[in-house]
Amino acid sequence: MAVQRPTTSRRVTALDVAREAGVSRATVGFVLNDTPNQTISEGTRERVFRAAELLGYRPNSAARALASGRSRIILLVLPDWPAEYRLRDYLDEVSLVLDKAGYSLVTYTRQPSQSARPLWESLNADLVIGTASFSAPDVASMLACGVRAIHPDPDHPYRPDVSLAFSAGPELQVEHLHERGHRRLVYAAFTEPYASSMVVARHAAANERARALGLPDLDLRRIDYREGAPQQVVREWLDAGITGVVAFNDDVAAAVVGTAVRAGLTLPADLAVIGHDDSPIAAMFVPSLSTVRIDTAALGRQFGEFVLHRVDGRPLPTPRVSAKPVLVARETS
Amino acid sequence: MAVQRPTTSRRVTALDVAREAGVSRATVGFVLNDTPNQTISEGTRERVFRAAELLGYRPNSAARALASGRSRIILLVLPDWPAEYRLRDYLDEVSLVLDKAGYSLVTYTRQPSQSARPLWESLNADLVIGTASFSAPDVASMLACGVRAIHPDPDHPYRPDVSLAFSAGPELQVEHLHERGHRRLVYAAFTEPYASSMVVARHAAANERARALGLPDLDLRRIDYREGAPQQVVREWLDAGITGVVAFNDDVAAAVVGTAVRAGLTLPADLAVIGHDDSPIAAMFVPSLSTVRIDTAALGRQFGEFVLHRVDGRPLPTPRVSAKPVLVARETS
DNA sequence: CTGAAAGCGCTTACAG
DNA sequence: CTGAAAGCGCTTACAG
Repeated sequence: MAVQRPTTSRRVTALDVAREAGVSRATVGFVLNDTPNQTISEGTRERVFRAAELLGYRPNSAARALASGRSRIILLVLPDWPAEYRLRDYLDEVSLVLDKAGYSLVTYTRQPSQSARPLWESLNADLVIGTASFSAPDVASMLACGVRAIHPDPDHPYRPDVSLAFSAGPELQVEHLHERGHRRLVYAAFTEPYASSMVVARHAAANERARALGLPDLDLRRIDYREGAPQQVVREWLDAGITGVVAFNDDVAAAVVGTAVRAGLTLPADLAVIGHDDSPIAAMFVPSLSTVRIDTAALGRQFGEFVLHRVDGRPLPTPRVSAKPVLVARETS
Repeated sequence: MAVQRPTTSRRVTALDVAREAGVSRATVGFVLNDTPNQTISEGTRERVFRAAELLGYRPNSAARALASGRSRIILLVLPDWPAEYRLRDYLDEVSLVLDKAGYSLVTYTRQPSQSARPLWESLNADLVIGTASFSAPDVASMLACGVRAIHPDPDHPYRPDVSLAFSAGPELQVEHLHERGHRRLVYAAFTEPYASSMVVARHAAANERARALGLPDLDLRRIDYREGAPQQVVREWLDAGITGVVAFNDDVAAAVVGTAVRAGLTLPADLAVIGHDDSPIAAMFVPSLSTVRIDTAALGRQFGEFVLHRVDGRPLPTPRVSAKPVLVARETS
C-alpha cells in the first residue's frame, strides 16, 4: 500500500472540514466533540463526519490544549523504568481505561541527572501521578507549569491503597511462610536502582501482616547485587535464626536462592524463599522459585478508574473489587 | 518547606513577565528564547531574566507548540515495555542528550488492543522513532497528526545501524562459541511478548558473523516460556548435533540453561549457552550464565546525536565510535 | 438549530 | 535596539 501523503503539505484543519461540509468551523467542533447543549441536525452531523473522514482530519492537539486549558494527557511518574515483569500488564490496563475516556497515559522515569527538565514542563499534563509523594519543589514546578491535579495530593495524606505497592502480595508472601512453619522472617530487596518507595510500601505491608499473625517485625535488608554473590548476608541470616526470606520480587528471590545454593544450603530445609510477580525467571530458576502472582490487570483497571475520578470527578465504582493474589508454591518454600 | 502556591490561580504568562520587567511581551520571548538576530541590551536581558525568575514563569508549551509548529517532543515507540535490563541505561543517555538540546523524549509502547489511539495523535511530536519500519497506516496517521519526521524514514531503506539491535553483541556471542570450538549453533528467543523486530535484527547479525567464520547459518528457534520447561526443544537440538546456543538475552539463556540442568545435562560439556545483556540474573543463575555486556550508555549517546541530526539537521559527529561489547565468560560456555 | 467572534499564550516577520 | 500586531488552530460563551 502506498503511503497517502496530503497533496498540499499544509495540515487539514477544522476550517477545511467546515468548507467541505458546507457548515461553519464552530459547527465542526460541536459535532466532532459531541458538545452538550448543542442541537445539531442529523444531516449536518453526517456531513461533518463524512467530510472529516474524507479529509483525514485530526484536531491539532496543541491548539486544543491551548484553547480548552486541558491537554487530556496524564503523566505517570515511575520510580524506575518498568523493568518489573507484571507492571507491563498493569500499565496496559490503566492506559486502556484512560484511552476509552479520551485520555492518553504517558509514563516517565526521572533521569538520575539533575540537569534534565522534568517532562511535565513540556507536556502540559492535566494530572501527574507518582508512586509516592512528590517533593515540595516538584509540586511547585508542576503548579507553575499548569498541571491541574497531582496525585498523591500534596495537600492530603498519602493514600497507599492506590499505589503500586499491591499490599495484598506481600501479605500473602508472609502468610505462606507462616503456614509453612516459619517464624523468623526477613524482607529482602536490592539497593538502587530499584524503586525505593515501592520497597518501603511492600515491606510495610509485609510487616502489618506479620504483626497480625503474631510474628516479629521483618527487618528490611537491602542487597547490592552488583557486588557479586552476597554470601555473608545469607550467613548472617542463618546465624540470626532467620528461616524465611520474603523477597521484593523474583529477581531478588533469585539472587538469594542462587547465593544459598552456592553456599551449599538445601532449600527450603535450611532457608525458605518466596518471590513476588511470578515472572518467567521464577519458573526457570533451579530450584524453581515460589512466588506470588498478582492480578495486575484488574488492579490496573481499578487504578484507571481512580485516575478518571481524580481528573474528571467521575464517581468511583463501588464496591471496589480487591483482586486477590495467587500463591505459586514451587521448590523454594 | 511549604508549597509555594501562586496567589492568583492564573498561570504566569509572558505578559506578566513583560510588565514586571517593564518591556514588551515580544522582548520577553526574544530574551528567553535567545532568538538570533535580535540585539537586546544586557540591562534589558538581565531585567527579563530576573522578572521571569521572580514570578516563576514557565512558558505554556501548548501555546508555544501552536505558534511555532514544533513541540520539541520526540516520541520513541518501543516494541515492548523496556523489560530489557540494559535498555534502561540506553534510554537514560538518549534522554539526556536530547534534553541538553531542548527536546524531551517520551517512550511509548503500543497497546495490544486495537481500540487505543496511538500516542502521536495527542502528543504533537516533532519526530517519531521506531525500532523497525512503521506500517503504512501508521505512517499515514502520523503525517495527518502533524508529525514532522519519522524514523526509520518511510521513504528510505531501513538503516539497522541505529536500531536497538546492537549487532556487535550477537557477533561477539557467535565469535565466543566459535572460539570454544562450537560449530553447530542455534539462535534462541522467546515468542511474544518479546520484541520481534529486535529478535530478527540480532539473529541476522549473528548469522552474518557465522558466515564470515565459515559456520552454517543459525536457525532461529522461538520458545514459549509460558509452556513450562521446553525439554523437547533441547532434546531436538542435541539430536541435531547442536552444541552451542546463542540466546537473545539472559532471560532466554536462563530458560535454556534451566531446562538443560533439569534434563540432567552438564554445561558446557553437553551444551554451551551464551546470553546477552549481563543482567543481574546472569550472575545469580546456577550455573552462572556466560553473556555479553554492551556499553549501552555509549550507544545511547550516539543514538541521541543521531536523533538530533534527524530533527534539527545537526551534523553527525564523526568518526562514530562503535562501542565494543565485552565478553563475560561464566559457567555455561 | 447554526454562525460570527473573542480568546487561549505563544512566535515571528515587520516597522520603527 | 525595541515594540505593535498578525497568526497558529482550536474552544466556547453569545447572538441570532
